[in-house]
Amino acid sequence: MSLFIYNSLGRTKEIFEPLHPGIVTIYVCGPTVYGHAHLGHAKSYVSFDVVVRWLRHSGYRVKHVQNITDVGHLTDDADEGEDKISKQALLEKTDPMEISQFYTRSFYEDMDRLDVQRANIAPNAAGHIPEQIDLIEQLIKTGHAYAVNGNVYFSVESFPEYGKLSGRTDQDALQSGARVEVRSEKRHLSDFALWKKAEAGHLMKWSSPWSIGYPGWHLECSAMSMKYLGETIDIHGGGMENKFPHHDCEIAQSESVTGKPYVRFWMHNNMVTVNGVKMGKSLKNFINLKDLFSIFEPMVIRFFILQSHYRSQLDFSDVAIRASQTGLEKLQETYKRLATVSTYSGSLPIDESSKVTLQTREFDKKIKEALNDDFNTPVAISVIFEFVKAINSALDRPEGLSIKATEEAIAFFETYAGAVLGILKSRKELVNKEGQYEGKILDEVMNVLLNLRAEARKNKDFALSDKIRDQLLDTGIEIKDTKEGASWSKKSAT
RNA sequence: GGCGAAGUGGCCGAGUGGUUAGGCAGAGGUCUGCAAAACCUUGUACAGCGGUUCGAGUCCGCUCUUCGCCUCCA
Repeated sequence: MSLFIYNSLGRTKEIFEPLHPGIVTIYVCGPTVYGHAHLGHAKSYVSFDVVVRWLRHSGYRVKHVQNITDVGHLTDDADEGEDKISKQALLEKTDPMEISQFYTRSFYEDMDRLDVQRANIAPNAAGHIPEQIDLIEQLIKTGHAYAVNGNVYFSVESFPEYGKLSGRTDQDALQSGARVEVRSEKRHLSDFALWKKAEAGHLMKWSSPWSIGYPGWHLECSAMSMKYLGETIDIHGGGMENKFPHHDCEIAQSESVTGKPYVRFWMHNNMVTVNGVKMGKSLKNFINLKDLFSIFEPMVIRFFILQSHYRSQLDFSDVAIRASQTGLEKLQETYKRLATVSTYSGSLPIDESSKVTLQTREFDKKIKEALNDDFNTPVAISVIFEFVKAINSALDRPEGLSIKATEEAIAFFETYAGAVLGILKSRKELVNKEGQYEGKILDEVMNVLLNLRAEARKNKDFALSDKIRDQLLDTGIEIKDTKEGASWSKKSAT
């Protein structure tokens, strides 16, 4: 079964084959670290996390690079404005480096909680100034760039394909309605900065052959991608808003120097919106992840994100996340039920051959098809729900599920919900059996209570048994009476 | 002005020519001492108007609406 990926360059789904058999090189645009991560970051990085996990599951060795942008780029315009990391440093009365390191740590904290696997290499822009200067020198040497007054610009006229990714190929036609100020030192209005001379008071600056200054904001990705992954990479991921100009500029810089395709597959994930409007750092409407995690478990957020496709917009709302939370709990309860039943021996021995089996292979086929179709996680999740229904249905029957079917179902969960999608809590967390998780004492206490309640029910003292159930519910513990006996679980705080 | 995406049942959200997406919420039922959970049953959905086709949510045209990019942004 082939993997199809939607390639933004060409706007069609294409069969994915890596350049070098068995090895996939992927670069994903990372965050600029001057503030805490928000839901938009979560959507992007959770989406690409599943891309990487699915590629790995499919047998590829994946080399995943994600940059950390810690060079202060500008707050408003490509040519004017303040460096945003410096701005935050002044605001917090500290050094820019402290800002970038503080928010880098914060970023990883949040991503770890979302169970986003870390990139193999996470280079930072400030640590790769020589590589960026080197790239500029090559561009000047080959006639693609020119220096003026300590600034260096890329000449878009030297690269006829400029704008091929976004479809903005006619540079002269673009200028009429554009909001960019005319800057006389540029040869063409669309030329973009590779190196900027530092203005007085600019904090983050380095020496270069042209001036004491700092690199242009498109340069780091080209320099670091080519350094760690080679001149042509398989996949470059990022947010849709970066298609133009960022990714088009990256293509221009890189291909001008190498004469080779820079990226084979461009993948762009869509935005998170709030009330239909894009959530952005510069707009004041972003949902901070740390705030969100105080209301919803990170895994609920991850599940919520994966219930829509990465190329679709995702509208944030409280009710939508709550609906996801309930759905995720149902899914996990079924896994828990499977894990419980696998260790449970019923009172009546039933012949294995008379027990219920499952069409696990059919579900396996369907979920593979979904994931191979441009990482269609919402369909993959719908397959899991269909499987959940089949499992519960089988478990509800008096014969019960066969040992083989139970094992296959557990493996299915652990592979797809667990390893690939990352939406499954470990058995350790879910199953409240003695010795299988840290809260052993709580387990023992609960066993005492459940036994007392079972005894009361046996004696038809329902007043007592209901009192135990109701009071436990008040403390956030829910009791369910199942065929396998009573079980308990902690209800979510919400 | 240019480039691009999208409008699906109460809500979220898949689906690109012909069989039920899925989840949440709602209704009825089974099970249960009662609940909860689970299971079963249940919903005149595809912005509007034309067109192509034996057949369209799915293709084409027009209209309306929304959103993204063109300035930092996942």
